Amino acid sequence: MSLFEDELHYTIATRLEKRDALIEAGHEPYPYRFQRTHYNQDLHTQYDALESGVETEDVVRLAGRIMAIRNNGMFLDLHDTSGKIQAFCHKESLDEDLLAILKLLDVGDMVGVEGSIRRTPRGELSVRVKRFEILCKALLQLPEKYHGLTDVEVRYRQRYLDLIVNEDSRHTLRQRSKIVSAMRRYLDDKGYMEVETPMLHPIAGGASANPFVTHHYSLDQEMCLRIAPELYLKRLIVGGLSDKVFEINRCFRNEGISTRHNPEFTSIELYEAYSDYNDMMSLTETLVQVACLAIHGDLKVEYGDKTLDFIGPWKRASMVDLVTEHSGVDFLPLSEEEARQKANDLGVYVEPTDSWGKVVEAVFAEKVEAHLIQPTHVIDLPRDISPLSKVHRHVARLSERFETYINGWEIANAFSELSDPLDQKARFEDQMKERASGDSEAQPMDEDYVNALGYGLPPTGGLGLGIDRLVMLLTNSPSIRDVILFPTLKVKH
RNA sequence: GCGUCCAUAGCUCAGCGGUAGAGCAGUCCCCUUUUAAGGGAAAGGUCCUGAGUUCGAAUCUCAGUGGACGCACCA
Repeated sequence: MSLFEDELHYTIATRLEKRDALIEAGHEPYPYRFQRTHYNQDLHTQYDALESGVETEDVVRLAGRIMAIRNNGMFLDLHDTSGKIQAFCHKESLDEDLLAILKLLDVGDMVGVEGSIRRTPRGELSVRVKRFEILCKALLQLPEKYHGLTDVEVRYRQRYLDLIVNEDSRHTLRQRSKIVSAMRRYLDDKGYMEVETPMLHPIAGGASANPFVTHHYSLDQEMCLRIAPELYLKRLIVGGLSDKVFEINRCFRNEGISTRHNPEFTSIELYEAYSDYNDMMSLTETLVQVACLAIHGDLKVEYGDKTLDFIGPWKRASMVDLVTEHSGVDFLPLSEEEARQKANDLGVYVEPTDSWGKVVEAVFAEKVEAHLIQPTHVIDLPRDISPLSKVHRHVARLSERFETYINGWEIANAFSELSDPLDQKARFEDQMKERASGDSEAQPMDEDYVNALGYGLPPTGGLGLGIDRLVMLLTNSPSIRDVILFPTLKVKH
């Protein structure tokens, strides 16, 4: 239903008539404020012991949305953000003029009520309404109360409607907020400094992904929406703004949409000087645990038909060992050419130009990922697919990088940050070669970043953690769109 | 980008070649201790859009639009 039709729906026309009738009777349908004394949930807590059939003299003022009307207006279900309470509008408790206005109320309207607390003989805590005022006349009809709104397209396009009607959606999205706030509070308490780095980047660096490209008119310059804040955050470590910085915000990647991908998604990225990737592993566990405890009070959660156990320490295994375990092939000693051949033998498609690391990654994705249900740190990723991380301190082919997997999904990615400016320059140059040979996601050279390293980045551990996926896992949500307030959708014509 | 499925009243759904149905919501009437309140009456539709097949299309075919899921890409 829409207010932008040539001919308004008959239910809208009816409500417009009621709106006019309210004005006629001297009731402003869109007033400015209402002083309330309680949230509904406060009353349920406060009057928990009140016995059925008991009337009190305690006067309260409540405000909320009418979600149901029964018995010709005698009973209203009044919902506020905390919960529901029944408003009891007995004709003997209301003046004539208010009784007349009662007929002009609809499900969906916002009202403020004043009255005394009572519990009905059937046990429903209620407010016996002595006075009420309309706080907002709703013109559009809400979806049916019993089945609610199930059309996922409408739920995503008109999230406000979904939130009004579906308790589950409200719950999940509120839990998201609690999760983010708990992690932020933890980092704050531990002395990490929250910062905001640019969202508009001249060069989209810090990850391998396709950016959204836009244009700044007065600078007459191409800009990208950031794909990761990484390179700016490490510049702050170089500058010594703080030895511990973090940013919780959006990244944008111009790639496919799925139940686990939204073009804009939220990550927490943090960098800590004088630390390495081992420290980041512990921190990853702690952050996920903090998030989990914030909404569950427990470290085991149900996701679909699985139980995820976040109690630490989590399993740690190197990527090549996991590949060996699940494919029977040890790629570590193989040449690039042998690796490609073995991948093909395993039925894993690889490009003839793929590097050793890309081959290992491809086999890992195909053979291992789906098995990593319980939290697992996959450590020591190939060096050639990790252009921003330090070379492994013992194995030259590997890097000090790990990805954390839960339920088969990558949740976190972290490294001992590469601090050697000459090595970094060489890595970017390798990436540029891959870019030239057709890999649009290879990372572009960022000369200023290399120069920043030239002034000195201390040993630093860095971590990126995908908030949306974590929230999915912790709230048992099957789609990333369920945990994003306004997921990206195609415009409907 | 590819494949499969979905789109009918405000909402939730049935109907699947023979002129459009239910429940809930809305309207009117009855009912002032109900809570998916109840009883009665009337109303409400470009069956997503366009083309085709057919005597006849919500129904079959093709194309388009939007969505869901899977694959690819990726986090």
